[in-house]
Amino acid sequence: MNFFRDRDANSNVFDDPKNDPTAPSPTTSPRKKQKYESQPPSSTGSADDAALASLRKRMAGPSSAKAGLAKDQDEINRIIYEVSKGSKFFENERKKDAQTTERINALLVRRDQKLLQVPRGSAEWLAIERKIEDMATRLENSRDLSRTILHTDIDMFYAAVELARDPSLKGKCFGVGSGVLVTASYEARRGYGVRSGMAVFVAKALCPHLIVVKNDMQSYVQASQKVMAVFEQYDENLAKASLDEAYLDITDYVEQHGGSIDQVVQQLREQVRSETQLTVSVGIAPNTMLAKISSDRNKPDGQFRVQPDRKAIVDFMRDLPCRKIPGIGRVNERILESLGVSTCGEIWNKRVDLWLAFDGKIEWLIKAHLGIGNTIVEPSKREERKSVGREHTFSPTADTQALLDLLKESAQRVEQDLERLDFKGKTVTLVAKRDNYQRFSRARTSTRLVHRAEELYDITSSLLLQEIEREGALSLRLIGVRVTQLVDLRGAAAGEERLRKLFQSKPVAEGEEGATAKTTLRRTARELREEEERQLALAIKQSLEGSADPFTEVPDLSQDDVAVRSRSQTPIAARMTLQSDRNSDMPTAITPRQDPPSEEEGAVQCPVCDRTVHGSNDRLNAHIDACLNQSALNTSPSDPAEAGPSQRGDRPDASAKRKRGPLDLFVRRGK
DNA sequence: GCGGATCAC
DNA sequence: TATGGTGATCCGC
Repeated sequence: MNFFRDRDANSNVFDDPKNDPTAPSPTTSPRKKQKYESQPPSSTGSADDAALASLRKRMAGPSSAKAGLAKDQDEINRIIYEVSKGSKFFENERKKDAQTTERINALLVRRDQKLLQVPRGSAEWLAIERKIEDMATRLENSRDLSRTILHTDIDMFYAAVELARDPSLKGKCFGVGSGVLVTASYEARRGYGVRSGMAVFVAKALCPHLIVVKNDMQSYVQASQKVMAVFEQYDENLAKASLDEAYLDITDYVEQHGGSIDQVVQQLREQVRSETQLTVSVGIAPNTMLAKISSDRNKPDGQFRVQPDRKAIVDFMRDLPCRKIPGIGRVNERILESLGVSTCGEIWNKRVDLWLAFDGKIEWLIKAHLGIGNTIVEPSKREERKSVGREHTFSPTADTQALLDLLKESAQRVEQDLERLDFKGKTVTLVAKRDNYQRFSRARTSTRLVHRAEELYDITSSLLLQEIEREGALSLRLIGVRVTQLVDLRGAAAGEERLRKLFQSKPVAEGEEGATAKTTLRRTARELREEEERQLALAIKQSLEGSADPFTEVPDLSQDDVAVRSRSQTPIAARMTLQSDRNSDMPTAITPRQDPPSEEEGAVQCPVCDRTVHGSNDRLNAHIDACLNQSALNTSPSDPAEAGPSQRGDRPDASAKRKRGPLDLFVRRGK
């Protein structure tokens, strides 16, 4: 587990006591002398005791402050500390934490310096206050309370699924995961302090009879699919945040079906329960941020609503710890704390201090204070992807050849992913982690579009060798490859262009105008979607099959048992189970994409314009680049395709972000 | 454009 | 004995 990922702990052994928000704030900053390196805990006296206690508390993890957990938290913390101390992982966490302390010190120095120039109550001070007022007014004017948005969160997702698979686990202490626990049963949590994110060996130290169940992605995917199918009845345009979390906009549903909002949500939860045996916790609010926070409020198996009323929202925010705001993690929590801000309400009191410390960039904080958030729910779009990468952890090695081999495996994985997703990229990054857990990356941007494993390996291996040359042997525990500056071979630019050419090559039947054209297009679109489905299914299948090799798909871990996101942003998981449910012989049901002609053959078909291109690899690449640039230039923004039944498009900000499919261009023409 | 850091899940 | 993987974003340079 990560000892420092503690949502609730608010102190740390390496904190400078002077950072205590309750302590009087000095106007000068002697803190620099207090850095960890100059004051290791072991060299101090009573401060050491306090430090130890504080560290143990911190290590307690995210759930330590929650009700109903282990009674003897101190003892649990002591055990965790005993089995963890001295490890490289732990030392690295300690180092990072000391670094955060340094950063905070620097921030406070800056604030104090500015405070000398801008004394409290001075004209400048008042001017800053005025600017913040204006900012708040502007934000307030943009507040939209008209939508009813849900954040749904399946309770104890992994554990619940495992329990359904193996009822004999009921009432026992068990955890799910391998190496690191994804989740733990209530019994293990409550009785022994076992938590998600905890290393298995630590969990076993706490609970020797803990049953550890290996995670089974396919079950979670199937379970998720069933739950999401229910959600889709309430909002077909829902945004799946992970296998067990989703955002829904039920404004239209409630309008069309009647009933109170709370009743509708009750009904939704009941439907999930009866159809899947799983329970969900739901947050109801006028924006996604408030909904997300709310879903945590009556967990498990509950719902909580923030009324769409300004005062109700501000009241809700006032005592809310900043850490609850999505985007404020443990570092930002500490930073805010050092400035005397622990709750969202305090943001306003300290607004000028925050302005000075953050150089005026505090709009996100003011929004948090006001409870203003995103009011648009829409599925994430494939073509908005920014990077594709693979990385893998292994037992540390400094053997260059071994590292290169591992790198090659990552490169091959990335090639597969790029192929499947129809992307190429310009920037290739080597990512690595030293055996002391320190991460680093080295990148190179190519003038060409790269996607093949060989190219990826060539670039990253040269970066690695360069690094080894520079600083001698590198003992690594993780290595990987990431590609950015992606170019979509299927999406808006290439896809539309491709379709347009296809369409033009099959002229509309005489006299029939749009009708034939549209049906042709619709069919083409459907075929494309089906092809996409097959690709996605294939992807899932591959990821599920690979449990024997070292690159086995590993589910996400997180604070709670959540974090079970399918690797792709697209909801591939659900679709896959659909396929596998219908066809027991999956391999034949899922048709792999035809391999494009090899680029080595000297004559290949350009994936963009479909013309055959002869020549060297470089020349082919150049052609494809040119083609893509061309189609990108030709692509113009267009209106939403078919106006759906939903009226959300009538909202100004919604229409701006309205989903636009690759066919928009043509549909508009057909009108 | 690059590298580190932070965050979510 | 032993602490993950994928992707996004921001900042400073």
